[in-house]
Parts: sequence; structure tokens; C-alpha cells
Amino acid sequence: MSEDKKSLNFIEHIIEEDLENGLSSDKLRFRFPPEPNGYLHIGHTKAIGISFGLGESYNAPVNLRFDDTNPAKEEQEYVDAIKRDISWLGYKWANELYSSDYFQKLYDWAVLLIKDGKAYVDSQSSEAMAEQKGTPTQPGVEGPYRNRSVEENLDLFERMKNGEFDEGEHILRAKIDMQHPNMLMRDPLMYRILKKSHHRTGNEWCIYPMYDWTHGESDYIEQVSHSLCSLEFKPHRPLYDWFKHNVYDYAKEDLPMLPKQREFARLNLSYTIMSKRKLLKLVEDGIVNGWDDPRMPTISGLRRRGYTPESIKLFIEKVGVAKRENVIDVSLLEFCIREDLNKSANRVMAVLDPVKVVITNYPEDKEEWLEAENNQEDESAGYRKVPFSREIYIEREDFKEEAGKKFFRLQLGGEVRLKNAYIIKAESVVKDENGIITEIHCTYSEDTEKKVKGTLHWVSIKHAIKAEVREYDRLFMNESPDAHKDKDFMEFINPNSLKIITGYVEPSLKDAEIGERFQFQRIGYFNVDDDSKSDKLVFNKTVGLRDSWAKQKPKPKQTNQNKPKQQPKRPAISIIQQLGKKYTNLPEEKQLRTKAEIQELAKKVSYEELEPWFGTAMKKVGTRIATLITLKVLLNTGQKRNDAINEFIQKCKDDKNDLLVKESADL
RNA sequence: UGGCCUAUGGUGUAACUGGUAACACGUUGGUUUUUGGUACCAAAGAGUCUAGGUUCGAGACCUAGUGGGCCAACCA
Repeated sequence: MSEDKKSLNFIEHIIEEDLENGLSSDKLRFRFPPEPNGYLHIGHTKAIGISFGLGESYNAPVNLRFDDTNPAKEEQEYVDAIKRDISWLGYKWANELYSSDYFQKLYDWAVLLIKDGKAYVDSQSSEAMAEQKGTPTQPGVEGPYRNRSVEENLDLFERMKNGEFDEGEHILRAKIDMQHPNMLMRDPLMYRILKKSHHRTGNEWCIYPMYDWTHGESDYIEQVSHSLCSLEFKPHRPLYDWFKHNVYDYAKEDLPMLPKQREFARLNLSYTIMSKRKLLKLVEDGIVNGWDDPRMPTISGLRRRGYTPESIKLFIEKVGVAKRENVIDVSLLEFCIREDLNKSANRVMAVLDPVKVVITNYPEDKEEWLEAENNQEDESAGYRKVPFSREIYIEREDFKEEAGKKFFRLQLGGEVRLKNAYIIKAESVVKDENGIITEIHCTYSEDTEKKVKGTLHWVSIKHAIKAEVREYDRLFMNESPDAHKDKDFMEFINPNSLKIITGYVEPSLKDAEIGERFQFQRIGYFNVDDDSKSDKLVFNKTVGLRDSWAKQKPKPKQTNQNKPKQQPKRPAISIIQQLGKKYTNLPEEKQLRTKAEIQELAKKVSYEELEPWFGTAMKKVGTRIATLITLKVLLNTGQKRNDAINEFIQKCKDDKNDLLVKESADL
């Protein structure tokens, strides 16, 4: 038993409750059901994390089931991409399944529903049916084919399957209630004719089942215990249950478990979008370079950008699970990747906006290879050598001719440490005709023990390697680009989301491999892009380091001197009740300590304060025990018995909780 | 002329049986530091949308209101 069990989200509460009510934990089974019609994005990661995470914590199987009921949109390419992304995240599915595997079974059940008068073939145009369906505020009306005979329905449905009709001529509908307040219950479609080849079943079928009919029954066939999906499927639940209960009659011997659909709020991330359709538009319009563009919120984009599976899992864990609409601040995602990379990424030096420094007292032809620690967060990362010479690059913004005391970097007459090397002092500058500094002349000192405030990164000019560096900014300039009714999300596109620059990196990076991640010291985390070649390195900036210096520039806001409010002293009785609330959950030893604490506090409680607590609800045993302990203290210190006390004691004696009975035994 | 869901610091999530709000990110200070990073310490910031009600006691339960979301694809 873990001491402090971490708080559960509402889905975990539901599962715990089911388990308490007799569901055997070996019956737990989950699934992740993507439609193979696009790439997975960070929003899907939440759903993946929930179902696969539950599978891990309850040691239950999780199926990967492709909801492939619409051959018009689905492709094998997406199946492969989805499998790749889930595997990359580190999850293992129990079975790789397809809804299309169940087409025959679904068909057989549909025939049974027809026979039972619970489904019928409709032969109207989609417009006519839409009209009869009504609107959310107006009930629907029944169509002319609703009461066809079972025989006719059976005949038509079979001929639909046999390909005797064209697309749109007939459909199969469930017969439920055209007046139902929930529009999904107004005789929803179960099958449509689609003369398209399916990525798995080829031309075997020309009728395809709809989502509601397929999804729930697939869950049922797989004996999924908890079918978790996002909030927009909440209105589908009555239909999910309707199908489920009707099919149960046909299959209950083989398939005893009735799955339970529960819905959670999907993930939204600030400054980006999560709609597959809209992401596709960014790809098609050439706003980004494909689904895996590092600016995309897709899993493949994040991977290329340098995110790790661990960082994404951490993020999902921190985001939580609930039922209200939410927008997560990207700063949380950035925190998670920094958290991970700080521990694992080797430090290297790279100068992205160089200015030349000449160390005038360092010999022209001398060079030294100095030792540098790879990662001070990880001793096993070891050391490497970096070359030093008379001419180096530093970052242009690390030098000012004159600056204040708060500028810890290089200024004329000032000293600064070069990381892993010497301390230098700026003596003079050389400028071009426009007044731009082209060289900074410095002298160095070999005394590296000296205290100096600033430390700069640098590269030796003659040893440095040129590299292409891609810096990314948010894709949209609005926090919720697709949440505006009057504005299209495309209006918010940030035209400067990609900046390509040439940087100079230390020579140890020469053989860096695609995907390898580094910290460019004092700048940020970078990884080697897929486009990188041995003669032309390409780096992506994953995320910058936190920069509290940059934050100083916007002037400090006024501090509101709010006096800390005087906390009124809490009455002892209130603390006692709080202790009591947890009492029954405590391990025995702690219980004894708590009891002593209550007895101590009880000395400060008056009878008048205590009496109202006699009315505590029966089920709150802990609180009643605490009350009883307190009462006993009062009785020992002279409180007389009265009716209320006697009644309370009697109730305690009669209780079915042992602890409470035991506590009242000596009264 | 409807139905369903939802409302807790800036953001997200907690608060198990009703017992007077916690954690994380962010923010602000400080300590350490050969990264203005990391680590560590501290602080500010909500009295739980509003109004009634039940109760000795409500963030939690009930009713109504208000705000937000979802529902009218032969999509999933």
C-alpha cells in the first residue's frame, strides 16, 4: 500500500468503483480506435495516454483498432504512420485489429435486427431524410418507408449487399424514435452503399457500416470494458447503448461483457490547431513542409523537432483528465521537453550570430584542445576536447561597448569567462564604415580561478563547422486560432514561423547523426534534422533555454504590496474534524497518533462546540469517531451526561463499524 | 424552439464519505553555479460563476439563472 495514493481522475474513479462492485480486474480491457485518415497529433496523444496508460496501470490489454468503415478516406499509409507513432511513444498494443474484420458479423446482426423489426431500409434521397429528421429544437417525422414489412426489408438489404443498387438508392436505418430529443436517436443510418475499394477488404463489400453501428459493436466483440472517447461523442452514448443492448440478445453467451462508453475533454494547445482537416490544409497549401514539419503539432512533427517520447508522456500526465473544455499553455509542453533534455542532452558550443574576437596576446599559430564536460547533469556522459585559438566567434549580443552593472557579459574594459577556456578582457573594437563592430580585440589571462560574473560560449573560427540552423516560432499568432466564429484560422498564420540561419558549431559535432539531440550551451536544445548530410549539417531548434535575462528587458511591473492576511486561528474542533475525516483510512500506528492528537486538541473544545457534530451523517464514520474521542475527553474532565450525549453514544454502539463500536465500548 | 455536458488562482488538474481550497506550469524575489540553464528556498495569486435552498457545516447535494461547449454528414 503506498502511503499517499495519488489522486485519481474521474475515469479512474469509475474503474475503481466498477472493481469494487464486482468487476474482476482481469476483465479490464481498453482500446485506442483511430480512423486511418490522417496523422496523429498531440491531441491524440492524450487519448493514447489515457487508454494505454490505464492498460499499464491495471495490467490490462489495450487493442489498437482501426475504425476503417469509410473506404473513401482511408489509406494504408495512415495505418502505417499511426502504428509508427504509437510505437515511438513506447506503447504496446495487445492486438492490432480492424473494424473491417467484423463486417460479416455486423451484417449478420443487422439482419437479425431487421427480423426483429428494429431496422429498416429507407429509399429516399438524403435531402428528404434530413428534412424529416427535424432540427435540434424541432422533432422529426416518420418517413414513408418506415413501416416496410420485414420480408421486404430483408430482401432489399440483401440486394444492397449484392450490389444490385447504386450509391444513394437505399440505406439501412435503425428504427428508434423520430421524435427523440437526441437527434442521433431519430432512426440513425446503419449502412450506406459505397462502391469503393477498401484498403483491407478490397471489393468484397459494397455496403459499409456507419460509425455508431460499427464502433460500439466492435467494442462489444472485443469485450472492451471501458470505451473512452472525447466529449463530442457524449450524445452518441444513448445510441451506443441502444445498439449494445439489442445485440446483446443475439450474443450474450459468447460475449457477456457490455462495454461502457465514457467521455473526456480533448486536449487543446495554445497557439496551434488540432483539427486533422485544418492540418491537412496547412500541408496542402504549402504553409508547412508536410505532416512532419517541425512546426506541426503532429507526433511526427514533434519527433522531427526533437521532442522525446518521455517528454510527451510527461506532458500528458501533467495535463490531467476532466470534462471541461481547456486550452493548455504551450509553456507546459516546453517545460516538459526541457525537463527531459536537461538530463539527457550533451552540451556543446555553437555560435548562431557571430562576431569575431581576436585575442591579441595569444600566439598566432597556437592551438589548444581543452577539456569540456559533456553534461554536468549526467556524470556518465564524460568529457570531450574543444579547440581554442587566437580567433574565435562569440554571440554578437554578448558584447556591448558600454553597459551597466547588470550586464554580465563582455564590455570594454570588462572581463568574462570563456566556457571551458580562459578569461578574457575586451580592450578595443574595430568597426566598419557603418559603425558595425567587425572585431573585438581582447587579451586573455590564464588564471581561470579568478571570479568573474559572466561565462560565454564560443567557437574557434578556424575549427568551427558551418551548419544550417532552423529556428521555429509558433505557427499562429493567436492563442486559439480556430476558436473564432468570425475569423478563419488561416488569418492568424505567423509569417515568420521559420527562420533559417547559418551558425558555427564546434568540430565535435562533425559526425552528429540524424535525430541526435544536444544543448547548444546558453541557447537551447537542438537536434539533427532528417535533411542533414555529413557535409551539410542541419539542426532544428527544439526549444530555447529559459532565459531570465531576456525577461528583464520588459520593465518590472509594480509590486502590489498586499499585506499577508492575518489567518484567524483555527478552532480546535475544526482541526479535529479534519483529522477525523481521514481516520478510518489510516494505518493503525498513525491512527493511534491521530487519536492522541485529537485527545490533546479536545481539551480546548467546549461542549457547545461539540454537540452539533452528534448529527454527523451515519456514513461518515471517521468524523463520528473523532467526535466520540473528543466527547470522552470532555466526559473525563467533568462534562455531565445528557440526552443528546446518551443518544449519540447509543448510536455509536449500534453502528456496524468495528472501530466506532470499540471506541464506544467503555461508555 | 429542445436535449446533453460543463463552470475551482493567469493556465491545467486535485480536494476520497459534505468538515472552510492542494499540486504543477507560469509569475516575482533569493541562494548555489565555468550555461543569466539546472538545482534549492521563498513569496504573491482563487474563498470555488450568480441567487436561493437542504445542513450544525456546501467547492461538493437540490432548484433556478448566467457564461461556455456539443448535437441537424449516406464522416469518425
